[in-house]
Amino acid sequence: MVAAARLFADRGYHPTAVSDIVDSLGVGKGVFYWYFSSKEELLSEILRDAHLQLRRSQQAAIADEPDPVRRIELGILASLEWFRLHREFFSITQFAATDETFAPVLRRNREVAVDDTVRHIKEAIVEGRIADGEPELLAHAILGVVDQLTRRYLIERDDPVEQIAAAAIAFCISGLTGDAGWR
Amino acid sequence: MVAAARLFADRGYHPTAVSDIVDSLGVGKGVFYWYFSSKEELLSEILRDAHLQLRRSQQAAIADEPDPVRRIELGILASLEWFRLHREFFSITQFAATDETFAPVLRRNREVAVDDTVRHIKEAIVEGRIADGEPELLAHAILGVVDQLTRRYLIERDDPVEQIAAAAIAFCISGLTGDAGWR
DNA sequence: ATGTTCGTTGACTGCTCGGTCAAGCGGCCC
DNA sequence: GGGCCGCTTGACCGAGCAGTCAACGAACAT
Repeated sequence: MVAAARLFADRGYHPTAVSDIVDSLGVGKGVFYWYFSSKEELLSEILRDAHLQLRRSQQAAIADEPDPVRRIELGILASLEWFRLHREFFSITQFAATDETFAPVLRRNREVAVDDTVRHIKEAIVEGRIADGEPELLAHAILGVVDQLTRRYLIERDDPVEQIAAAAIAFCISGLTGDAGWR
Repeated sequence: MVAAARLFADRGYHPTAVSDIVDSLGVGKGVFYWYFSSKEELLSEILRDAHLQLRRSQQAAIADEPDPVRRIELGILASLEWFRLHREFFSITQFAATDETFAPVLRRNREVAVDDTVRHIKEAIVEGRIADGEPELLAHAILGVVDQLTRRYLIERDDPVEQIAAAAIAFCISGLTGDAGWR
């Protein structure tokens, strides 16, 4: 799965042949079909796994931080750090979102990420820490900022995570604090 | 190009055969290669064209609005409206960004979009309308919000543009007004 | 030594697809 | 009418790919 993820990220899913994957590992093709029933299943597995890893990182970073706003900040930081360490998953995920075969898995993954964030946002609104707004929409906005800054500054370039994280957090928290969201 | 864009959006670039495109138009395959030298060139052409159209919409919306902050708001609104009318380009663009063959074109397109936004941001900073920050990073953050909200609320669902635009604008302007960006 | 099982191999198959090209066709000029 | 030319056709080719399978072998039990 690690080798396949690297190849998918470099050359794309369709252009990467199963024989490329097994050749890069020096094994025969049969061993691939011993463990996976198809190339599609492999990618689904990679996507599921990546999502689990990212979520685990986020939850570990948040731990039992009581402040919901701080949890959002820590979640953003953890996401950026994880993507930095696992660049390959970024373009794989982006491709998968465009393929109807994988889009459902991706949508579910993103829904989970949104739900996690929504929980913090709702709590922060109740506590009066941020302006009242549509939590789901705000969560999507945050994901959008994180995605875009990851692509530009952590993947295409290689800027220090801390700086990007600080900027992303400042932008998002200001966006939340202001009068964002509709009702 | 219109027919191809629709097919690429529905089934993806690689799974769509040139014969699918010509069949859907009821013409022979040769006519395709009379106008395009390859399938790759077709997609590049579609991407270039989409980018030009979007940019034209944005500039028409902005016209000669003197207030830079208002220009940003109008740009966001115009982008959302354009994507709503041309959903198919959204997933095509997203796919193209993952393929090294097309990524350079996409990166240039995005660079242009960022530059446009950066100009307004710089002006707004000079006028003291928004907080001092790294303009390029802020522009990327705005693009990220627009992209994500487009995907979720205009493409997957079909919510009214005005509401989404209002929320996107509120989030982004608050993000800019706050102390976002690093130096 | 023989048999059995788990894991592995890689040539092979059937199919799809991008791209080619010889042939056809209709309009237009001489 | 005859010849030319811009445009079109779709059968065809070669390449590449996902997935199969008969054969192999190493470890282990008997």
